[in-house]
Amino acid sequence: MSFKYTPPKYAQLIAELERRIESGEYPPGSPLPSEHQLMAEFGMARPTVVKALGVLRDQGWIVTHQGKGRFVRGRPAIASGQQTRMGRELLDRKEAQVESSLLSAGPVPAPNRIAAYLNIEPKSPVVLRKILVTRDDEASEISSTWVPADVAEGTPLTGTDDLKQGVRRYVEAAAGIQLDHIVEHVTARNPTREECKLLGVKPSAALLAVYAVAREATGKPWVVVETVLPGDRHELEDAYPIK
Amino acid sequence: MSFKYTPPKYAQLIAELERRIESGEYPPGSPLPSEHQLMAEFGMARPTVVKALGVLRDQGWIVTHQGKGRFVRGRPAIASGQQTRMGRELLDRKEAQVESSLLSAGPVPAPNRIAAYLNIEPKSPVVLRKILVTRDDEASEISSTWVPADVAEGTPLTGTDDLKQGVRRYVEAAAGIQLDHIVEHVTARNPTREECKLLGVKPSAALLAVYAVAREATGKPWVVVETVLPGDRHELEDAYPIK
DNA sequence: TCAGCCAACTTGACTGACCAAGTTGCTCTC
DNA sequence: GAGAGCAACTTGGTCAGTCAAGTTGGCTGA
Repeated sequence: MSFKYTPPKYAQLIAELERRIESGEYPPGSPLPSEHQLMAEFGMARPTVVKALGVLRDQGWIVTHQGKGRFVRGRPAIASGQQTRMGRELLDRKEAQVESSLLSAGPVPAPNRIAAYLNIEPKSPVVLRKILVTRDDEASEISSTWVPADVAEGTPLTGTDDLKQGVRRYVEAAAGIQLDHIVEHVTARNPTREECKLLGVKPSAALLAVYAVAREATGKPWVVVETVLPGDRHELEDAYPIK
Repeated sequence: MSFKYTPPKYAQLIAELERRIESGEYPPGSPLPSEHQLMAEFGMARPTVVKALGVLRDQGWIVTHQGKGRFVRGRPAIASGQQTRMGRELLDRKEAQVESSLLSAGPVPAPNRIAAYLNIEPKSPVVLRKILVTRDDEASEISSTWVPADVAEGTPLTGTDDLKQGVRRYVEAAAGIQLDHIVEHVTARNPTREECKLLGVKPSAALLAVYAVAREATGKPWVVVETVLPGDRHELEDAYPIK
């Protein structure tokens, strides 16, 4: 006795039209069959056809022009919202799953930049958790997590064991909120003396510094994850539509 | 005799629901009125109500749960696709509208990195257009545009006049294509001797280097716009949803 | 008291129909 | 030959109705 999931009709139409676009049957720039033709071919009501075509338009597979028709663009080069983003990775990184060593984990006064990102007073108590990440036996990056002390208290963030979950989980649970979006800041700077030693770079080296500030839906920030990477060995990559 | 645009009914419903969410009448976490209630209150058919609610869901104002109802999230912190992106600005920048001076404009052999981004052989002929951008009478960034020579030939990119349009327009017209998306690479490096002189920084300074590669929908790249900024004076900022 | 069932409620999907707005090509008139 | 009008076609918006799938609360029976 097996149960078979049948997708809704509009989803089936989406899949078939994508297949035809991908196969070249409907090449970029060519007109799509009219709604009326698709209704006849697939035996569907117009609103069902229109729903499928609406999804394809929203995803960027086609463009529509009232009175003229719909035209093929092709598989969207950018899968909307699908890109890997540095901040997301940092927030969800499980220390137990990467080669890393804990440098420090405990309360410190918030430096000016971190205080500004967290919207708190400079020198407010925050918990700093700092690790050195290694890749292929080479020191690769230094990652620092900054959480307001009253939130981090009692969480594994202040402990010495490798984190089995990403920072996000601990902060969400401790603060009883859901993190919504990340504001990411990228800059370049020279390394501190400590960073020179840990990363094996010269004092004149150029480091990429990324600060991912995670906020809840209202915009209130709850955690900053900073990572510094030697510029000669790392490059951030991102893709987005032109308009 | 005046003509007044009346938005479609579903758009009016969207606007009213957004207003109520923003005003606190429907606070975050609270249930939205059911479809049936909205139909009665606004005198609309169910598909019209559903269409409006679908847009609000897609934009992140609400979340929906079949059988349970729809719940308020609030104004999305990230307006999808609305962020300013460095690559977009670079591609559409009109030299005539910024304080800049032309450093060079002419054919050069493609350096390795640029060739890789343009998917051409190293040392292939490309046109390099390089400008120094000034802000508040201070040298701020060096921007270089790299276009395959056969595309740039005959365009204002090889000329000495300030560009009145962004690079995008010239490339699209010359190549007879439409640019679709940008793949952006960010790294940190030390300045060249020339850059030290132009930007007024020390050889040990850390520069942010941004390469925006503009591609058509098929993924074929057509132009690279590089910009280098002193790290101590610049920071890139970006925001995106966590999931 | 607890578990199961059912009714009422909710959103998801689908149908058929009609009117509005935009596009294009053909025909007719000047 | 050029311009205007109209018919046929296209997508955009709206209505009314039905069935499917999921949730919740109340009632009944063990």
